[in-house]
Amino acid sequence: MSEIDAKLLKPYEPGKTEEKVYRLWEESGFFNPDVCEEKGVTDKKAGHFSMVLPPPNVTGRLHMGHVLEHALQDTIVRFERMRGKRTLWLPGTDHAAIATQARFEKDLQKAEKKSRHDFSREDFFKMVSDFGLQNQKDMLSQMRLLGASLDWSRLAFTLDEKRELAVRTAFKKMYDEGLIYRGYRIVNWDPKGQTTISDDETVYEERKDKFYTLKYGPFEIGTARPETKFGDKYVVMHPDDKRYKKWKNGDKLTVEWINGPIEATVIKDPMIDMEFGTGVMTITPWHSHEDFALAEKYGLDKEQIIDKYGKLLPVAGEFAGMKIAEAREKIVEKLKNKGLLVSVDENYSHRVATAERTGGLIEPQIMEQWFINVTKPIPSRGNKTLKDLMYEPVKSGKIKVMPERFEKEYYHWIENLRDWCISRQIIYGHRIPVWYKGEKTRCEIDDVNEEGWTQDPDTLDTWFSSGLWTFSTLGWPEETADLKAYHPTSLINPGYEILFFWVARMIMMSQYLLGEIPFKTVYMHGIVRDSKGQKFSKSAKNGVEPEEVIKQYGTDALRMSMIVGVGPGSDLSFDIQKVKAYGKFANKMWNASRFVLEQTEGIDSENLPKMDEEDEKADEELAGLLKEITKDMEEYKLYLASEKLYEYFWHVFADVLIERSKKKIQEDKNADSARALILSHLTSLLKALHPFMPFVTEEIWSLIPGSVKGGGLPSAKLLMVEKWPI
RNA sequence: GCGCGCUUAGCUCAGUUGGUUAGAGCGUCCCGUUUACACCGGGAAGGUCCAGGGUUCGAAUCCUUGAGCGCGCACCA
Repeated sequence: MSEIDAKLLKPYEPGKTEEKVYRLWEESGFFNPDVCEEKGVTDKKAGHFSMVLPPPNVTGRLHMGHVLEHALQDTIVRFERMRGKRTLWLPGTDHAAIATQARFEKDLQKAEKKSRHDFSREDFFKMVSDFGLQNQKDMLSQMRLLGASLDWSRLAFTLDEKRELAVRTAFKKMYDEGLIYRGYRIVNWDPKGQTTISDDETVYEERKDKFYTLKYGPFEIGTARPETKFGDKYVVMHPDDKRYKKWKNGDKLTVEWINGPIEATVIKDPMIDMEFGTGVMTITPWHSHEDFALAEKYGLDKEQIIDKYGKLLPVAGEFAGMKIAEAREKIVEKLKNKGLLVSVDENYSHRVATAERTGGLIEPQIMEQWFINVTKPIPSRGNKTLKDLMYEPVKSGKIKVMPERFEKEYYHWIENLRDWCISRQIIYGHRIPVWYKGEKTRCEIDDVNEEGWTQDPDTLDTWFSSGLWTFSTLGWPEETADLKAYHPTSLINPGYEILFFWVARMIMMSQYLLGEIPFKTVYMHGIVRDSKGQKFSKSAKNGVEPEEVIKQYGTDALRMSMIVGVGPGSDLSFDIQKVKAYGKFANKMWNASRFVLEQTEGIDSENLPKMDEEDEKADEELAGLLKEITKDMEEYKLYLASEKLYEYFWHVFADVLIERSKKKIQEDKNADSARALILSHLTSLLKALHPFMPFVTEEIWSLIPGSVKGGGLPSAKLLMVEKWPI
């Protein structure tokens, strides 16, 4: 044992171990369930466990949030693999369309003072794509650093060839069935990013603005946006409002307005809140979702006031061509001079929509865009709507959501859901598979290369391709063996902030395209914050690089710090002290193992000595604990299982049982019993701890003589494919 | 406005279906170089479990009211 001693005599050094151990795992091929079966590690009749990695955006590098996600998932996957299930954890990355292009454009502007308009579409696409793929490469090596036992042979990318096929197949099916349509509707236009975004990509910000009350003929109306009011020719009030009893729906009157007289029409609609302001408002259907809805309801005229760049159009008269901010004060000045300004409330606080990625102020516009209809009955799905298809599996319990409280948010979201705008005016992404020639339109899976046909210039919302992820990664639309074996997947583990973006869309797409759920359980995790509870962000410069922490304390320690005591859905504050503590734990395991191995040299595990009464009792106690832990793991309560293992290893095994064994061995009283106990404890605990702290446990395992590990399969010398100890 | 979550030791948080003196890590104090480990061991201090009311033999845990903080959603011009 002299060679082993030399290594064991020093404290545990994760830096010298982890890379080497990962290479061993990877070379073994056991990340791939096919290899596990070939080599007899997994029984042919074994049950399946499958999960896709939520594909990180190729916008940069992995951060602490990804570490949390990888730690949780790898722990679960290693557990299931050790239990003998046919286990697939499928890796991939997300092209993330707007996010990646926006990041790239920002860098490009900074470095070269150039924009997308300085390049051809093809060249620009290539540049963003190269940027994304370089990031992807970095991220994949970071995943290895985290010990992720992902099956690299099945690596996928949302914008690779196979996924392109899936996207186009899905698009065409939805198009042919009338679920995808093109039309003029009001959308969220981001003037800064020069693209539309979906409702979910808007972020509301509380802001203080001036609120103006204006004279509109015999009425007084309120607005925070006088610059949109030029064309307002409908004045709306509640049908029950006694103050305006003398006005009837459809009444016409001429009012003096910003640029002269205007013919106004009275509309009576219960959407008006009588309590707010004067109970009267004018509407701007082109630039407000609510006004648009009203205009649709009564078939009213709609007129564009502001262009795509946030500048006023000719309808604004003398203000035409001005930017919104510049025009507002001037318009108010004019109103004042005309005696139309009644009052100004300087302290009006309201919420304005901004674009999640660019921060731009959203300007609603009516534009021709592509949408997914969420309320149309689908004949091929029993006349259910996409809303129904999203709602039902969760409501019925076919899909379990953890923690449960997110179910309510989910239902609520579905209830308020409008048609999903899926077209984007950016270059990086899946181009819409529709071609035009004059008045003719074709949707095709393969490129149309015929004379005169041109493809729609827009690209798809990135979440369209992510929505297909659970099955596009398994080969769909082809009927592959993987698809049959691993879909529906067992589990999905996203952050709760993408419940609507991603989880809902996956359920929708899978239910519609495959007629089955995408996963059985959704385990949502929280956000990793800094030690003060603030969100990590570039601007706050409070980021902590995972690599730095790993270099200092090891991956095992970092992983444990993110798992112990962190329940599903709860945020956690990153705490370097906690990492340090689990680094010490790794060392503790290392040292305890040294002692056990020294004391049990030459013992044959096939013929373990008989244990005395108290040792046998300890042995049973551990068996009981392992049973409990197994149950916790099955319920994905890793935060409990990990804490119990930590507690037991340190404060029972090391503090009590090893200390007791010293005495027995020293006094040579039941010494063999003691040896048997500490050896079997060590091997069981290493196995149970392996999913959580894979590196140190694997390294220790490699130092245990083969005779102790027992017969087993010659290929199964690695702890990662040992049998779970129960 | 509707809905949800959190509030437990100085700090960060556990506490699974209500059950004996409420736990962990870090921090603080005292002691200890016992041959696995000073990245250690032994011990100690430290909590009205946000507040009030209720259910119960028994509540941090269930119900109710309130406060503070946070989050999701919503058409208040």
